[in-house]
Amino acid sequence: MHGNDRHPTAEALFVEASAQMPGISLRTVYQTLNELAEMGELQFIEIGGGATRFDPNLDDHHHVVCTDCGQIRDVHVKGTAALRPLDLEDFTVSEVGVVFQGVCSSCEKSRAKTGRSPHVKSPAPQAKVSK
Amino acid sequence: MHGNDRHPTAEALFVEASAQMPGISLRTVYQTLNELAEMGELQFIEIGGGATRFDPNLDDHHHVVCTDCGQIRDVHVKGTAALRPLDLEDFTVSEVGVVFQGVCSSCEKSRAKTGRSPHVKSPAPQAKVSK
DNA sequence: TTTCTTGTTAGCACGACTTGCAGATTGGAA
DNA sequence: TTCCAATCTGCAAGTCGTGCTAACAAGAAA
Repeated sequence: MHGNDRHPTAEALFVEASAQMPGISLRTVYQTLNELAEMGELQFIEIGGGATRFDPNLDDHHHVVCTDCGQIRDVHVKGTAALRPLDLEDFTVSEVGVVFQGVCSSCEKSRAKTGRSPHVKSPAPQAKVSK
Repeated sequence: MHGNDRHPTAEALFVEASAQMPGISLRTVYQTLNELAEMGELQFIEIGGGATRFDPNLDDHHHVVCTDCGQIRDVHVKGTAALRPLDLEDFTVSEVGVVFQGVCSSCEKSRAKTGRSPHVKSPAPQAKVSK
């Protein structure tokens, strides 16, 4: 269930779990995910788009988001140690998260075809699938 | 209405707006915010915690989140240009967002008093105010 | 002045996501 | 077999945000 790196939503995991354990409820999926997160076996990631996503990768890594299709990918980043917050005295920083926004190659290609502007501000996370 | 740097939620802005324009509806606040964002007058920021927050600061800046109280603060960061995503060929990065997680001075103080662990994983964004 | 048009606002309802709760089920211990 | 605790399920409800439409206001045209 947690061998994937696609940052699934609870809904997606529910579908996957249902395939393996027919009859499992969405409630149980949420509960299990919360427990795993509490145990430190996975992380929540919230990068817009409504649904919380889950990340079983506990490395020191960051994320890349395609603003077109909403795909999230893990990425290791060089240079985070050199990040210096200015004018920030009364704050103890414990973690740094870096999110790169951009366009993945496949969206880039379809953009080239349709000739769309490459500077749309995060439309994908807003896009909701209506029944 | 938009002279503040506290990254208010729509709800908070609604309260503020209501004080100045009694009878205004939450619907109108959302609509206005969306229009302003479309016009590029403000940004949405989504750093967990459910509600989308709004940021009238359009500078090249980043955010600091207190994992205790959920407070979000603007911060200018030195060194973002040096950030290098590794193993990321087929992706065109257009923006980099940095989020520092930590504890603000006032939460630090109350932690010292209550003797709580300083390594709670983002409890605040999950905390919801129930009526 | 009245009518029409256009844009804005309000209110309701709804959808998506998530969680609380209470009852049902299951598995192990006594 | 009975009891108990843990887990699961289904439903209801809460939060956040949006779609739709009627009401309203302001300005233009008749």
